[in-house]
Parts: sequence; structure tokens; C-alpha cells
Amino acid sequence: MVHTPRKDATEKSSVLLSEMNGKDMTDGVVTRFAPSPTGFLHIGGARTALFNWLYARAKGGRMLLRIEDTDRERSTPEAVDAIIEGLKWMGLEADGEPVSQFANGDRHRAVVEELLAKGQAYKCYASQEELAEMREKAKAEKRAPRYDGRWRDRDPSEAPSGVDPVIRLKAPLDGETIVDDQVQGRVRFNNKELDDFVLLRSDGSPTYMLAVVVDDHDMGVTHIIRGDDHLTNGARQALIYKAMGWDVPVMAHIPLIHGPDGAKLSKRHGALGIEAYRAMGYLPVALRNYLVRLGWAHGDDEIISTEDMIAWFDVSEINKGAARFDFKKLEALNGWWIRQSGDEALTDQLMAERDALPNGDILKGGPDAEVRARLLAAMPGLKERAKTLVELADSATYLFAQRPLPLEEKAETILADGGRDTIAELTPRLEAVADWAVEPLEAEVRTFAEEKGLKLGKAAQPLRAALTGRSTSPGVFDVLAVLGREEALARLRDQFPS
RNA sequence: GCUCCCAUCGUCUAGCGGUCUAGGACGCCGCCCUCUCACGGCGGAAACACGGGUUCGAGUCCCGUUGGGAGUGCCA
Repeated sequence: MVHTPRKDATEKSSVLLSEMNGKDMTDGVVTRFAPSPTGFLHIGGARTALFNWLYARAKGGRMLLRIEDTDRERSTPEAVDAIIEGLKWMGLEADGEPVSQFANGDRHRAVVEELLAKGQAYKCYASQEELAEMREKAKAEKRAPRYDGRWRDRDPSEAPSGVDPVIRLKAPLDGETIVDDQVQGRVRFNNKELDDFVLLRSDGSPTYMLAVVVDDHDMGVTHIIRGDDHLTNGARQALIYKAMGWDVPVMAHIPLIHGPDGAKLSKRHGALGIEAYRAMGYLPVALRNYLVRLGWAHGDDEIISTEDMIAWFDVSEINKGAARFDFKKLEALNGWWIRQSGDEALTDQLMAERDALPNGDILKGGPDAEVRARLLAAMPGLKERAKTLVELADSATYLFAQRPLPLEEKAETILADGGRDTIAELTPRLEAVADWAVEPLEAEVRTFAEEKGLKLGKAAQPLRAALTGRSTSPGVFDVLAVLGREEALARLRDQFPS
């Protein structure tokens, strides 16, 4: 599914809006998702991507992908692939090619040169030891640990030889910097809290703080939607925009996701990669539905299709508080989406996801066309009972099981407890059913039960056990029909000597 | 420590000064449906953190307390 903005339609509507109120409301909205490739795409990142994607779709704009790979030590190409693959699976593909931040190094350095020339930045020769001292001193005096600006106004001639300087922003000493955030509201930072942070490292590489600003500006990003762990960075970045005389994009800092215990969802604390959710058998549509409801709501609506999301979503409605991740609710939603899926579509989806599922081998027992056909026939009964694709695949086990069927303990109990006798009596009667379909089969079994004075369950459970090897399954008559006359009767005969 | 942010059932949330004896969803507990398991239906327990104000009136506005969270790097 590729979402190509319909350019002419967008332009037309924006022209109209411009004429109406004198400013562009929709034209040229550009959001971006900017993960650092130090690992998989985790669930929080996926939600950030979703919000960026939704906003861009809602406004007829574009969502760009930028890989924040300036940290060469920790960035890996594998992580880049995992992120792109994860987004693709989530149905949140970016518009255009991914941008590598590292590749823009020359431009970042050029901007720093400009800042230097303007007197908005300066070289700093402070050593790591000095920096550590500063922090300790500040801590002792109960102040925020900040760089003290010792090289801010020093003459370059005082520079120690043989030391490569870093370049710091000459940030304002007083006054305040305001971040007008779409989610957080108007947040004020005293400039004393924002020190002269580093723009260019001593090895000449740009820092994240500088690179984000330059890239966002160069990419024409109009709306920055990211985790609220970046809120203070927003203020620092505003300072760079100001120093360069650039417009500050609209910012929206969304709350983070917490684990079930209320602790921050981090890598050592339950934060899983998106591929883990895929392996657990969640549907992208359900994941999107679940994620969008974390921190955002549209009245009492719980089931929200992607189209509705696009139509209803707005960043300004996102709550400020962090939400806990709840697998139970995700599961419930996933079950709903599975149940309402079309049989064909669900079958195809399950077939396509086999390799990602731990029990996907269940669906590799024969030629794909054959597996698919059986799966499709059984799907109406199967999808009603599965909350994940893993459960769906598992419930399809009986379709492909080889005779004689392995019996689960409960199934064996049912058969041992008089079940085999019942089957021995019932089988000839089923053999005599002319039309091997649900209704005639059901009628025959019901008649049999009545004649024997048995409750239906006393006949149905042994059948289920013999047919599926389990004590639970879709309706037995469906199972009988789906299996087909030959196979079904053979499985039944396996349970008694002929 | 310092800065910033947050605070409604266990969880996600609705609520935007009176219609709140606070609504929905997940989960939980009953009952119904029923060939099993699910689904579905019905019912139930379950929350405005606390204290001050403002107001005729506060879950809704303000302040404080307490409790959470984020940031505080030559990481991003």
C-alpha cells in the first residue's frame, strides 16, 4: 500500500484556504520520523511514526524518514533495515527515500562555520576533567550542571596547543525561550538553564542537536512530532534556529509509553521490537488501533479504522500524560480485527506471515495452494476463536495433521471414557449420510443422540477428540465438513478396530 | 539536587463550571446462549490523590502538598 499524495488536489485545496484566511493551512505539511539506528524499531518509536504518518495523511502532506546515524559507534546497517522493514510492516511507509543524517556532515559543518562567522558560536578548549569539575561544583552548589562558558569570550590566542576544540553555541545568558508545543502547551525555559551546548565535536563531527536542526530545516520539515523526552531539546534547538535566522517548525512532544508496572518502557524493561509483536501474531491494523488510543481518544470510540484515524486525528488532542502498555487490551483489539477480517484476506495474511510466526510450520505441510484452500474453508470457524495469528495457526493444526492423530491428554480422556464406543456406533451412520455437509451431518448426529438418550455433547465431544485430537475446536459439524468425507471417516475409524 | 511535564475505576480513556447519584473499553466476577472453546447478550464490583482557595455552584479554574515521569553528555 503506497500512499502517494495527490498533488493537484492538495494544491487546489490549499489555494482555496489561502484565499480564505490568508495563510496556508494544509499545503506543504512535512513531518518526519527520525529514529537512531542503534537497534530495532521499538513500540514507542512505532507510535511516534504513527502519529507523524497520521498527521501528514490528515493534512495531505508528507512524512519523511531520516536515519539519525551520526553516532558511528552505535549505528548499524542492520538496524536501519529493521526500522524500514518495521515501518513497512506497520503500514507506515515514509514518502521518498530515507535520509542519512551522517551523509549531511559537510552541510552541518558549513552551518557551524556560518555560526562562527556570525559570532553565534565559539571554540571551546575545556578538557573532560574541567567539564567534570564543573558538574561537580554545580552539584555541590545545588545548581543545574551547566557549562560555565569559560571560553565564551576568551581570546583565541589563549588556546592551548595540540588541543582540538569543540564548537559551542553562544546561547543567550538571560531571558527565556518559549516552546509553543501542540501537545504540551506553552512551555517556558529560563535561558540560564540552557547552556552553551556543543554543536561540533572535537573530531569535527556534528552533534545531534545541530544536525537535527539543519536537517529539519533543509528537508522542509514543518511539524516535529516526537517523544517528550525531547522537550528540553526543543528549546535548545529553537536557539539554533534563532541564531541562524530560520523559522522554528511547529513542535508536538508526545508522552512516552510506560510498561505494565508503570516504569519507563526501556530496552531492559519490556520494550520489544516491532518484529516481536509481529511474531506474537498481531495485525498491523490492530496495532495501529491500539497505539493511537494510547494518549488520544475520539469520544468513546474504541475500534478505529485507519481511515477514521486519518479523518479524526489531531496532534493537539493528544494527552500529556504517559500511558501504560496493556497486552490484554491489544489482544482484545487484535481478536476483533481478526474476526471482522474477510476470510480470503485473513487466509492470505496468515499465509504471508507464516515465516514470522513461531508456529508457522503448521502451514507448510504441503503445497501452498492446497494449504491455502483448506485454511480458507475452515477460516469462518477458526477466526472466531483466535486473538492472534499464532492462535489462528495453532487452531488450524487439525487440518493438516497426519493420521493417526496424536491425541492431547483431554482428548484421550474423552475417548477412553466411553467415547470410542460412541464413535464406533456413530461412524456407520455417518458413512450412510449421502450429502456430506454441515446440516445433514448435524441432523444425523442429533438423531443418534436422541435415540440413545444422550446429550448432544456426549456425541460431539468424542467426535471432536477423534477428528482434531483436542478437546476444543470449531463446531464439530464444521470440522466434519471441512475435513471431507474420506479424511473424517478415516480419522473416526482410527479410534476403533474395524 | 536542578529544570520541565503529568495526576478520573487495576489499565486505556470520555469529561472541556451546573445535564456527573462520573460514561465507554480492556481485565475481573456472576448469569444467559451452547456440541467444546471462543463469540455474542445481560448484570455486577471498581475512579475524580490530598489540602486550601475562586465561584451561587468544581472532576472541570488557581495555589500548595504528595505521588509519578522526562531531561540534566563532545548519545540520540
